[in-house]
Amino acid sequence: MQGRLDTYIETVQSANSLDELQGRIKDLRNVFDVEHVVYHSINSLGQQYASHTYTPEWETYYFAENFERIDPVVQGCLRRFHPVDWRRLDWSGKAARDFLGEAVDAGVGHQGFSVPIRGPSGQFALFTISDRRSDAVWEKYTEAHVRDVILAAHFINQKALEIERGSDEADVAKLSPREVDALTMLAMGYNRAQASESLSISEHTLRVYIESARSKLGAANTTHAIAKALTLGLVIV
Amino acid sequence: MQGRLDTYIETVQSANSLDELQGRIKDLRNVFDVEHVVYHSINSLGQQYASHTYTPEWETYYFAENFERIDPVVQGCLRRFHPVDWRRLDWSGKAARDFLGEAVDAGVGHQGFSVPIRGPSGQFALFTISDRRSDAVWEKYTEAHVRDVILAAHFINQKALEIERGSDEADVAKLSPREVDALTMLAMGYNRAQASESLSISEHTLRVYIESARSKLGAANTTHAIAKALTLGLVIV
DNA sequence: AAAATATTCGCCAGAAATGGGGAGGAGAAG
DNA sequence: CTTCTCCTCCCCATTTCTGGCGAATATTTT
Repeated sequence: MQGRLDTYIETVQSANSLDELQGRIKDLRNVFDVEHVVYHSINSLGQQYASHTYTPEWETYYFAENFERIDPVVQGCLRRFHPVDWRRLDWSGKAARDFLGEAVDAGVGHQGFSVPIRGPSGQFALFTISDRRSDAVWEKYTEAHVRDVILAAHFINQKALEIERGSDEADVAKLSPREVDALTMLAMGYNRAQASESLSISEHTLRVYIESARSKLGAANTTHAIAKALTLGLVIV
Repeated sequence: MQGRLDTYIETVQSANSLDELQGRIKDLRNVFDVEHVVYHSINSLGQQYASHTYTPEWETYYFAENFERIDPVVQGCLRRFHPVDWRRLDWSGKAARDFLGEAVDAGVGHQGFSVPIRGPSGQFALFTISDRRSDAVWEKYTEAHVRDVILAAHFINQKALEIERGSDEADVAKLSPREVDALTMLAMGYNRAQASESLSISEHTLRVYIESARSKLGAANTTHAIAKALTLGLVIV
């Protein structure tokens, strides 16, 4: 397995297009010896990318119904850091149960193991392996392969990001220190009066920073600027 | 190395306090055979945690001077997904060069390899190994150990998160679908008129959602609510 | 079946943010 | 040494947001 994964990662790194990457992702079924493999990148709602071994109908339906909003796998992984077995997710709630029914009907395996991956600029993706092994067997299997799955997820996501934007580094607008300060205060819930006091500057000066940050970020208003700065990692709150 | 790392990860997972974790992190010097090892978690500006093998004086100084804002290692990793060699970072700019000088004087190795790690709720951390090997040797060394470093970073961060908040899962407020819609529109830069039109509801109804979301999130104002929702992963823009 | 949420609608007045002007000094990069 | 970005301060008119009042139906959970 170790050797196969090493070889596999090399083939992933040699991919040059999303089509090739998609092929590599499907190859993973053999490497990991599971029924299904999924790489699902979720950025803006509605701007998702998925490469998987499910039916195309399921993908279409899933996206059309915005299932990412109720899918406990997505929702659970959004709140977690470590890979998680599907059985440990929260399947209570009508929407989740209904979704599960439809998913199983569509051929999605009842066992699954998903790893959340996060990149810069708020990027989020899921890497999943799914199968129909029994509970006991699946548990042993996943325990034995956590690290391999983590590494596969990492390198696939790296490649996806690289293909998408040409390099590892995102070239985003740069904000001056004071602009960062200003946006940070606002993101913490301060209004302009409080923020300017915290920074020991006049309220007018604060506004200049907010203004310039907004224009640098191409934001329509302050809230938009905060949202952009946060997702771009320019401001940490 | 493979075997040693496996054993090491088990010892990391058995740590029950930050002190123990700190011990495990220092042990990594032997596992990886490098001079310095650093785990640096950056959440709010000013709420950082670091566990490392540098001098306590350097840590104090670093935090006091807010060096995370100019440190090219931090800034570079904030924009990257894949581990990066320090030499490939952007050291131009007076602030960065001055910082480098002070760092080297403080005993920080001139070679370094850092991996960015991101968790839920906007959590961000860096795992770094640093040494004084020559360029050529260091390059070969890091190439050979990327995967080990990635895994070490992952499990250390997992443990740090677990110790910090008791479990892998963050238990955050849940928003209703419409509340998410409302905040999403605002985060995209729409004002209330545009947002309510997009959602085909009255402006007043929109306000109700914003209000309830704000109270659920314990936010002081709309901007604060957006910021919280974004960093908590409740809203994806 | 009862309780709790979620979704939807309206009006008004005061508070806050925005847009568009203008201007000087300090420091860094080329 | 010139150019550029950064930091700092000020006014006014208009738009937008916030807070506080109240209320009905539908869906989900307990």
